[in-house]
Amino acid sequence: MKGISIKDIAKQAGVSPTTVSFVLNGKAREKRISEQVSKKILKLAAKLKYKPNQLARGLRTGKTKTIGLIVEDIANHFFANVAKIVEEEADKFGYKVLYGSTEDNLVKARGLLEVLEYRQVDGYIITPTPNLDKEIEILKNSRKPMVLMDRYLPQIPTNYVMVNNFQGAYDAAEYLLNLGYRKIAYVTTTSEQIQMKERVNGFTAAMKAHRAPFPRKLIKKIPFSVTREESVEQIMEFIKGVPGLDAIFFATNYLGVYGIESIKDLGMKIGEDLALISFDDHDLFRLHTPGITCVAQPIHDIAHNLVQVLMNELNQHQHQINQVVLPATLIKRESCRKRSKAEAV
Amino acid sequence: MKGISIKDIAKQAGVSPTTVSFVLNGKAREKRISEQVSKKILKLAAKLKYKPNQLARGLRTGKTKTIGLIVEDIANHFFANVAKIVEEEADKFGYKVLYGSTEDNLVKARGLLEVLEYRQVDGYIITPTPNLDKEIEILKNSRKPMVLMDRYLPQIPTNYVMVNNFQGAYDAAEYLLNLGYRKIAYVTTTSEQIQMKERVNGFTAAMKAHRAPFPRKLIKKIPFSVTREESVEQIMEFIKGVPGLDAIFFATNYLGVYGIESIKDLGMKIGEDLALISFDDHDLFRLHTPGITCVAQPIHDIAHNLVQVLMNELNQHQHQINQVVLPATLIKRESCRKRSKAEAV
DNA sequence: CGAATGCGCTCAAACGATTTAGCAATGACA
DNA sequence: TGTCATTGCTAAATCGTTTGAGCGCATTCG
Repeated sequence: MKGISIKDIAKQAGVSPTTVSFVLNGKAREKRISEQVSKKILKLAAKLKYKPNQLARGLRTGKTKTIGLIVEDIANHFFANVAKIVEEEADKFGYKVLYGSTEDNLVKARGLLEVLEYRQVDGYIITPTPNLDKEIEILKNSRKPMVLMDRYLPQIPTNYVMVNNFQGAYDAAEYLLNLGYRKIAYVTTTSEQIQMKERVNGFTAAMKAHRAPFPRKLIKKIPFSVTREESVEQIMEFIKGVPGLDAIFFATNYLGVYGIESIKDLGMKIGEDLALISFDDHDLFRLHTPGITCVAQPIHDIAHNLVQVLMNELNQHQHQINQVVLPATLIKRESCRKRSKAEAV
Repeated sequence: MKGISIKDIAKQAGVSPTTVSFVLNGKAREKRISEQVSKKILKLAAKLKYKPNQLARGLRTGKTKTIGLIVEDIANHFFANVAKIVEEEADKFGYKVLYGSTEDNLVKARGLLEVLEYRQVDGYIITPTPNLDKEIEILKNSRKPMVLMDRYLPQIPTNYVMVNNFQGAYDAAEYLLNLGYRKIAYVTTTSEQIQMKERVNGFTAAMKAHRAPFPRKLIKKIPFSVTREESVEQIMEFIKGVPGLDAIFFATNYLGVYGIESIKDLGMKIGEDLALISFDDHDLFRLHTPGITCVAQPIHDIAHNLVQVLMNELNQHQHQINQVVLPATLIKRESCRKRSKAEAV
């Protein structure tokens, strides 16, 4: 079942393949092909349902009109939604998306980059794993169009699109403090990646600005690789170990989900016994009873900017670096309430 | 920044490109290339980090080692998880995945199929939209490896992998009946697609088998295109309009989510005032208070089988049709409870 | 009248791999 | 000595497209 090629059209139209190519690429004017011939070719192409072979075209032009999208986990609410919009936006420019999940694993990320290179993608949108610096540097030096998402590598100046992690966490902490909460815990991953650092920094800064104590022991770190069950267990232990805990902040959406589970398992009531805020929004947070207050990322904007920045590089070969930082939004729900003077110790 | 080609290796090794190709494709033995030359070429390839250009290879061989995955919505929990595992499984066979979301829209689906054809994908995994019959038929007739998911087209015999919708819905209904619920409503989409029909059929069959009345007015249909807000509104009206309603079944995960919202907005208590079961599992269902009983699809199995079936077609050109139906699992949580004799009217 | 220009199109190379057919050298055998 | 098979490799075609160079003809200009 072979497809129709440019040669078939040329034969039927009684012209050369070159002419067909010119017409079909909209260069009829430029290449001075007569109206007559042009029309005949266009009609034939439509009639035969000609579909240019992208492999041949790519081989010749060096462009595949494909971008590679490397996310942490396509099953994660945040990444799945970004992926969906990236696909839609890329489509507007005639680009298709090849994607892959790293699970935050260096080896997987390397594998994905290699495959994408094999496939000759024109550009990359990458959620870097820890220690991916060397590979990113190579990509950068070979002048491949590329933009990082969700985090960046401080040692390597590159394009990136991110949420303002510092501000998001700052706002969350400030909000809790203004409601009257004082003893606030912070649960995060062990990751040393920049987005996590900035969240802690923002949070810490707000606490400092409000002269609230924020000792080390109020921070709990859980490795990404720990299972759900074990994470829930660890969070429960942690909560039990902090007497008089007011409120708790989770630095990622999946930790927030674990957190809800932990608090439930402890028999405590969210919003009453313990206030809760999580980074990232989620259906679960919206519909939970009580609703979970969260720091939402502007998913649509992030995806839109990712594609925009990549397209700029792709089309204009501009080599000015684009670093986009978008504001986070605090969505207030019932998991945090104004504390009465009596409650506040 | 051009890559290393087979010619570069040939030149450096002092042999012809043909020889290099033979060696690199593991045909050294078969083509009687000497150990000496073989080793030299392999070493050089490794040293130069040779990466075969998949475009050129694809152009020549007609195989791109790429499969197209068409889902309803990559941001939906079910499809995102299937997509993730499809990607992992395909990778084991050296295949990459190009994906796209249809939003259950015929025009979008057609567009995706066209793009995938342009891109010369070797095979397709398709979640068909309504009225996609013609396109599927064409694909089938052109003997493209293909497997449908989540639903199939009854008029066209093709490969497919699905959950047992009839049994899943049957089990749910039977479970509710055994708990003592009698007046059970059913909320579904207006879609006439087979998976939806089978769910209604399974549900109806269980009601019949247990001699429970199940009049038309207990079924509420909501179009896919209706917004979340409007859907919630409609579900609320529906519930208010059925006096003495015991329990309610939602035929998809997003409807289940809307249902939770509706019942909450009505000020009713799930599990107490009204029992609830939804098709598909979801973090929200697991962590909701009370937990939501649901009919879970075996996501890992589905994805695994999808790739397996496709690979069979791809590799062996077997043209025996494969139709895989996997069991659904009823996950019991607190949204349905045993009713006391007193409660049951 | 001869050269220059414009017009409308075609030739052929190129992209980087795979693959079919075949060539030169060697050895075996009658 | 001549034939044939085997060994170890290569030449060249091919996939379908793009693209720089160029060709033959008609018209225009000095």
